[in-house]
Amino acid sequence: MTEWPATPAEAIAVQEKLRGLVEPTDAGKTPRYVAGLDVAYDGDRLAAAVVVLDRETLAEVDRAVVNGVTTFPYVPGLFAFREVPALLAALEQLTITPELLVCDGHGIAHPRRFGLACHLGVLTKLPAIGAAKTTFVGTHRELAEERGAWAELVDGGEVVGAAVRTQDGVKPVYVSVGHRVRLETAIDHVLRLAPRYRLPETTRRADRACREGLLG
DNA sequence: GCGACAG
DNA sequence: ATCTTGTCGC
Repeated sequence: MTEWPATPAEAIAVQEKLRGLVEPTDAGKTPRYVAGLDVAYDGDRLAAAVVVLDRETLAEVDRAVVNGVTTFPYVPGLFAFREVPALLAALEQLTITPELLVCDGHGIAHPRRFGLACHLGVLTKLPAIGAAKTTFVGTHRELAEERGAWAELVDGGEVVGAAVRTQDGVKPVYVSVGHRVRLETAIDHVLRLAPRYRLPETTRRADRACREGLLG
């Protein structure tokens, strides 16, 4: 990796330099191969997993899990610097190149509009979206209880993402643009990837894969 | 100045 | 992220 900071100040400078490269519009056709990415920790050790699913059937078509050690502390706003190196290593191990990255965290719904999903998208040039369990920045109106309901996530006067109800009566999932996908398309992907549970199937399977990778 | 703060 | 039992509901 060419661009890698050692301090929070340097990391922020990297984000400000790369943020202009984010493309918040749809590129390419509807993806067939969609990937879920996640990292699990045990002290200094970590395991990063990428699981590739067929968007239509949700069947797994490829996966890669890599073990490593933490190289950056968890700092709110700089989360990507902790996970990106291991996730890129896992992506390189894949046989099938995914056409969409579904990240466990935010895209532009970030203080500097450059969260994990933007970072991975820009570095790989692949379409990417963020699907997070909680908000980081922004507020939204209350949304209807039914699956499919959603509301804009607004921060500093701008729409940075959406709160999306993926199942009746569950807490919303926070979706945001990462790279090369517009918000409405990202919402559509998340709803299709979460036919039964609150979180997208991509996220659920990547979560299980990295936890297993931490053991064996 | 004091909290809050993706995972 | 991770530490952690039982419990309510389909």
